[in-house]
Amino acid sequence: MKIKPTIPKGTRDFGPKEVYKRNYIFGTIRSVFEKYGYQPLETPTMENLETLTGKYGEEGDQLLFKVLDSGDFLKDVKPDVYESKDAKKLSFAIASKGLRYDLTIPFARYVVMNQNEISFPFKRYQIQPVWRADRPQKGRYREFYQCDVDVVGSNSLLNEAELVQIYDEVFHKLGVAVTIKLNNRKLLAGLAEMSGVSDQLIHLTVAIDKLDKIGAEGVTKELITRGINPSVLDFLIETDGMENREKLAKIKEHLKNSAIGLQGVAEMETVLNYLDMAKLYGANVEFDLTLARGLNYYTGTIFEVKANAAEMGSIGGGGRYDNLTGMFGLNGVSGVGVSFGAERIYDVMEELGLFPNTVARGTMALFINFGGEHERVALGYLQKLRKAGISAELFPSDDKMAKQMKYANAKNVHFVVFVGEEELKREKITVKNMLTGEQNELVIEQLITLLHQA
RNA sequence: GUAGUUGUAGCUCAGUCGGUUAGAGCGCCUGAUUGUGGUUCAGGAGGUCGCCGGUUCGAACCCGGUCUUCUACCCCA
Repeated sequence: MKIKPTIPKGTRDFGPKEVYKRNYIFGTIRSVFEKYGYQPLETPTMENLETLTGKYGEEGDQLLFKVLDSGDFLKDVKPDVYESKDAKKLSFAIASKGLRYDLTIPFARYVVMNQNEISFPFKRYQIQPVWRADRPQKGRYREFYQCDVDVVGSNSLLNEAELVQIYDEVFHKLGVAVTIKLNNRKLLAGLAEMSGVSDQLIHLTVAIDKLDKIGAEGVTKELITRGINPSVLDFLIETDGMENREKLAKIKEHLKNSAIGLQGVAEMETVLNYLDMAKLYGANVEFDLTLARGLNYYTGTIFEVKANAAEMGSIGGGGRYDNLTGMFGLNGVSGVGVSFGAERIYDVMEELGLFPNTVARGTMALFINFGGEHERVALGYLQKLRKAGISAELFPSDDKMAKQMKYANAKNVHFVVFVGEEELKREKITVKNMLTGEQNELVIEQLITLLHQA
């Protein structure tokens, strides 16, 4: 039976060229993480479903990929659940594992499980794929990588400043001009309090988060349908576009009767002060009161990164969560972390042509195969190159020269090496630079020197 | 979950009003060229027109379903 080869919706293959580019991004991110003292962590692809459910809101639960139990999993399903044909109920009866939805919850689970071995503050990074069962579209896939960096067990706002520095340095190294937006959930809570809608904080933040998308009118409409007085909006519009410090002064005045609001003001001020000392490479830092972010476990500073020159959703985000480990029974551990959206960074860099040519560098040297004795001699030279740390290969059969040369071309080989009749006699090799077409007869030691310089 | 969109050669895409043998460019293979690729010329291979069903004398084309692609909404990286 012949079946058409396909891959599941929202997933992708990565060919050699793509993997080179992706590794360039991952490598850059990893090196910066390590430079700031973060250590690697990896967790299983699957978590127990109870670890995952209820952490991402109702919508999030819908987007979890569940893993079917092994064996005769229908045996113990209660008849009423089975008969009800309620897919949601049934799925929890026959699946007790799920694919991870992000890296933060597994991290929290890890911290609680290993709390006796970990010395706090614990700084970890994690670069692994996550899975979400939603509809794919631009910049959204069902399988994608996240690069998370978090520190738990420290309340210091130095951590917040450090994460901004990490964002700045990574995007500086990748050549992507970005704006790092900052806000603080306590400020949003203060705004809600001043409007007398503290209990509606989530709806308020979701609505104002859309300001740049649907405009003031749209947000006003949404607030009214939620029963929230839209006058909050006036203040946001009034302060929009102000300098960070000016905006901070304004909101300090506005929230002077809100204890939690003033705390947010103080935190934001501290973070901005630290950043003044930090001397960033070039990222634009913007205090943006309309930044809200969906995940409801954030409690303090929140972050979001956007590329300045590309139409793309956020390419990174994160925030402080005061009690993430509380849901697993460990209270009083505050953490803060951010995530890099590697796939979107890839798309932005592709769009803007920011990948250096060197990321897809092919094999340095290819030996043309002339068969027989020539092949054996070439094999010896080949190993000398490899021992010298030069990537080299010998064409595996003595096919026609044109075919071998075409192979070299397609693979972006930099130098082609000939060991034929003449070379064999003189104990030399002929090397051809595939870019310039230039050709020279050398001894093997000279070739090694040449390739080391290239 | 809602709405639109896409699917034809390995790739990018044409394909008229439903008509008999489904095309192009690129790529691939062979030769011109038995030690030189990226240029040129000649020839060749390669198709269940996403899949299932319907209408019709006849379907790549019309209708229904389904899968898929991309996009917007919700939500999110």
